Amino acid sequence: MNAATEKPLACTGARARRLTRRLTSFYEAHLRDSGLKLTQYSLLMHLDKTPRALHQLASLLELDRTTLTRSLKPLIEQGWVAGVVGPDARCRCVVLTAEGRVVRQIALRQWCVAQRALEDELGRDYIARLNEQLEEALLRLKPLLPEEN
Amino acid sequence: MNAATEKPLACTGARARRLTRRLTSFYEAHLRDSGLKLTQYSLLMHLDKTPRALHQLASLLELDRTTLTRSLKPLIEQGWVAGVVGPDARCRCVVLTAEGRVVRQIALRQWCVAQRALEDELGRDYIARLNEQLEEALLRLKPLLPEEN
DNA sequence: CTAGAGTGCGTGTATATGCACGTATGGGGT
DNA sequence: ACCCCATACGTGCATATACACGCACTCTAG
Repeated sequence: MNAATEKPLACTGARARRLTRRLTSFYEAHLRDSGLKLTQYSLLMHLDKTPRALHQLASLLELDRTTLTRSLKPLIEQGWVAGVVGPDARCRCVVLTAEGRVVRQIALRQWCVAQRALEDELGRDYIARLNEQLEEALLRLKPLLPEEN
Repeated sequence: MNAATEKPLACTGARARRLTRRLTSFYEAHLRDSGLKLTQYSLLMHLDKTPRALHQLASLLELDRTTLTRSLKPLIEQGWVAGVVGPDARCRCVVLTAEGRVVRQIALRQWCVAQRALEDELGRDYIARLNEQLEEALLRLKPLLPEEN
C-alpha cells in the first residue's frame, strides 16, 4: 500500500489542473468558431483603445511577462492587436485594433453562450458558488514573490 | 462601459487557470530540490512496477495520449521510467525503475511538506473544503467526448 | 485467408507557461 | 557628464497541452 494506490488525487494542485483542463476544453469548444483560445479571449477582453504597457498587462493578468509577449504574437499577426509607442522607449504598449474589437465582440457572444451552457449543465447557483470559492482561494493563496537575492 | 472593464474575471475558466498557475508555482517551489515539475510528480505517483499501457495511463490521468508521450520523455531520459513489452505489439507499456522509485519517495516527502505548507497557509479546513469543491466540480463537469463523426 | 474497421502510437504544429540570461533605456548621485 | 542600479523587454530552453495526420497492428466479416 503506497501513496499512489491510496490517494493520487489528494493533491490540490493536480485536481485544480484537471478541472482547468476540462473547463478550458469546454470553453474552447464554444469559442472554436472565432478560432480563439480561452487565453486569447481573455487577452482581448483586457485590451481596448487605450494603450497598455506589457508589464502592466502582465501584472493584471498575473502572467509571466515573457508568456504574455508570446501570447500576444498570434493576435498581432492576425491584426487584432497592435503595438504603439509609449511614453518610455523601454516600454512596449499595445492596443486593440478596429478588427480586434470586432473579433472581441464576436468572441464575447460565444463566451456568453459558453458561460450559460456551463450554468445550465452544472446549475446557476452551483457555478456562482464555484466562482466564489475560486475567488476566495485566489484571495488566500497569494502569488509567490520572485526570490529576492 | 464594456465587458472588459466590467467583469473580466467573471469567466470561471480564467479564474480556474489563474488559481492553477498559483498552485503549480507553490508546489513546484517545494519540489524544486528533486527537480520535478508537478505534472511529473503526478506521473511518478501513478506508476509502479506493474506495467501500464499508455492509453490506460492517459485515460486515468485524463490527459491527451500525445501529451502523455511527451511528458514521459524526460522521465525516461532520466532513467526513472522504462518501457517494457506489452501483451500487444501495438501497446506501449511503462514501469517505474528502481531509481524511479527512489526519486518518487523523495518527491513524495517534498510534496507532503508542500501540502502541509498549503494547509498551514490557508487553513486545514479550508483546503479540505476546497478539495471537496474541486472534486464536486469534476464530478459535475464531465469531460467532453471527442466528436463522433 | 483477405479486406476493412478499429485500436494504439508517434510526430508535426501551435499555444501556454515560466526561468535564466542578455540588452537597452531611465534616473540619481557625485 | 558619468557610473550604477532599477526597469522593461526579448530570446533560448524546457515542459504542458491538445489536435490533425499518418503508420502499425489486431480482429472480424465473408
